[in-house]
Amino acid sequence: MSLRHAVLGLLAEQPGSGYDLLKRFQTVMANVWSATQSQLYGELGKLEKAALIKVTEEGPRGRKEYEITEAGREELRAWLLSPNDPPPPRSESLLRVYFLDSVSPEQARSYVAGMGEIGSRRLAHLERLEESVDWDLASVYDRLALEWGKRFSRMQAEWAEWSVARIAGSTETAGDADAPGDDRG
Amino acid sequence: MSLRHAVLGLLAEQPGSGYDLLKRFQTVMANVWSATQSQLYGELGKLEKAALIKVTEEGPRGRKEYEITEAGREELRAWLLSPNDPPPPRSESLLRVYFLDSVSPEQARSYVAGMGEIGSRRLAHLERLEESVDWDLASVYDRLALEWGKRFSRMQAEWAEWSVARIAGSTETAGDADAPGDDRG
DNA sequence: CCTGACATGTAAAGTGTTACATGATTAT
DNA sequence: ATAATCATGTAACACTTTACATGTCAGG
Repeated sequence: MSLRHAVLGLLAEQPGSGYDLLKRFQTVMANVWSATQSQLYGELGKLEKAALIKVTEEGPRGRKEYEITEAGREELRAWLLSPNDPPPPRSESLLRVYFLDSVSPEQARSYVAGMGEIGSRRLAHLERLEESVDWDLASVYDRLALEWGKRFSRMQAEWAEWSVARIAGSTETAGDADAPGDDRG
Repeated sequence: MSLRHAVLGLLAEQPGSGYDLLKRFQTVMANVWSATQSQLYGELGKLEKAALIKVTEEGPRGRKEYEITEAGREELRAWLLSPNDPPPPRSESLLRVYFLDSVSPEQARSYVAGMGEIGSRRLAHLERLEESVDWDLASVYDRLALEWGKRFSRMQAEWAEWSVARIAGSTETAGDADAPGDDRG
């Protein structure tokens, strides 16, 4: 039930409407957790019924401004400190890597290289983001999360480079795809 | 629809029953994709109806041995080469990091350190696994996937170490939780 | 005989995505 | 006027988890 806590966390920082929250999910939270509009309004309804948040004012166009309640803050803290085990990993990209045997080495290399490019682009994007943020105003934790993203992206780019070199059927020196006796690094 | 392709991929390597596949999901695939027994049998039924796999023999206890069909192999190859964009990231761990403001620095540090430990343990586990595998028999791609896991785990451990040092409220020199003027590194 | 591993299946509840549906307000 | 943005909500479908339900076979 993480969506619930993502919403509580955002409202703990500052009150806002569903529409406001949606924008935050699409920007700041995009690298960490995502939610669709559908999901969000549904969850806000449930949270209000559970008295973890409440409507503080109704504006134009039916706008409802939500605020976290004390019960909501407690729920958030409890969740933050509950050491529940990480969910089973599920990476479609890596799943593909596992089965790359079914296509040609050229196609495999191309796929892995694509993963690397995604990583590089993501890294570049985060670096731009990093420069544009005023870190004196942000919380330390925002910075830590950003750093995680940067390291993750860099890791993927480097892994891809390392991997491409290990896939037989060389592209650089066409024709001499040799079979090295030593596969272990 | 990745479960479908995970099953096809496994059956492309070798035929087997639902029970056999389940064990493979719980071991080799555990770091990449997971599936429950329920899901698996349901998917096998759908795949058979779609003629992407077929039953080759029925053994004792109602055992059905499945084999991938040519249509199944084509489906698998098509999926491997389709460059669909990565799904929105969703990390409960990182989500917590984002909201760590709501708890004390000590608790925050402890949480981040816990993430680091998970990474370290995971890395150690994969290194043990790496030694136990006969890489001459495995495909290159198994090796690449393992390497990804190792790099990911290492990254998380290193990130946690870096992060713990950045969270105010030092534990080493008890009592002097000062406010340094420079938060940027 | 009885336990453990083998073996398959269904049902219910929770979570997420896509599409549909509606309407108000602001700026050009 | 009219387009863009603001603003909320529902419905249908897909995927995952947990729990229930059943039965066979091999070994001690």
